[in-house]
Amino acid sequence: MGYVIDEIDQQIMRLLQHHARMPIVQISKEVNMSQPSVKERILKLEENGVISGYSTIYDLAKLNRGTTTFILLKTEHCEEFVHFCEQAIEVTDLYRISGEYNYLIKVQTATIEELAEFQDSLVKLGPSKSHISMKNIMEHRVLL
Amino acid sequence: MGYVIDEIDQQIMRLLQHHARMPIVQISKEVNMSQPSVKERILKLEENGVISGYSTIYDLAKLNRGTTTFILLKTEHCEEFVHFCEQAIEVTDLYRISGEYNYLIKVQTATIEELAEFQDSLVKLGPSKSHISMKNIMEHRVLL
DNA sequence: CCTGAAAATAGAACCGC
DNA sequence: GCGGTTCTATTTTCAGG
Repeated sequence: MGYVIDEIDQQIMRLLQHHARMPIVQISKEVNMSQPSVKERILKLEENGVISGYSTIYDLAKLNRGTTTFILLKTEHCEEFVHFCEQAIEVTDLYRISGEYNYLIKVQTATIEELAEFQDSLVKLGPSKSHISMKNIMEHRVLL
Repeated sequence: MGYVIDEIDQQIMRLLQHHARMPIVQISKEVNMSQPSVKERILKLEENGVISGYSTIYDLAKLNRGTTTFILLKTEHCEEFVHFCEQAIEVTDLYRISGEYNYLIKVQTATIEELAEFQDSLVKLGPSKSHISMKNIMEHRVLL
């Protein structure tokens, strides 16, 4: 194996983490290195799969999806459930988990009423347990 | 309120969602619109806070953080717990939730052994319940 | 890993609907 | 208000060392 991420790579990665559209010139200034060198480092991080993509973060409240809920669900119809989640716009995250429940999903709805409707569509698939987020304190942090 | 996101904005947002570094020229070709117009639309989405940022996605396995676990925790020392999470590199997400438990955190560790160590550092803060992710089927999806 | 050129992209000013 | 065209500045890419 062995892709070595050195201190400069980490600096670059910390900058890119929350500023994915930052121009390479600016990154190169911050890490005191020439543009082509920084570009090559980023390219290698991409090629090695350390960087797996660049995403845009949307304010879900502005998209009428401001209510975050985590739902644990136990089902015997796994394929059906996964397929259901893939075409349900409310579901943003889906994990196969260990323990009493099969799956954990993260759901974004406009309101609690809409959440209730979503839960209704879930009951036929199996028992579930919901935890509404009252505050999203931290999200998507990888590096300090 | 009232920021109207039309069909073209949505097209742009769908493109940017998973390709945040895509050049504006390329976006403008895909949506059949001039470069400055696309740029202005993106600027407005940023100004209105619909776009709240651009982030880089890292392969956590490549960073020796490939084990994903969700931990529900009940504590009476909220401030202390939040502060603990903020300085704990393992914690990537932190939510204040309703229900039997106070908080839900997402934790990324190298191995299950490391997870156990992390859990040890948590016991003094209150009772908790862990769900290890055996498969991350979907993450961070907002738009279809 | 750096420098220096050419090429591509982004940004600004202005025009028309 | 919205989008298009042109021109300029910046950034990226590609030589070569």
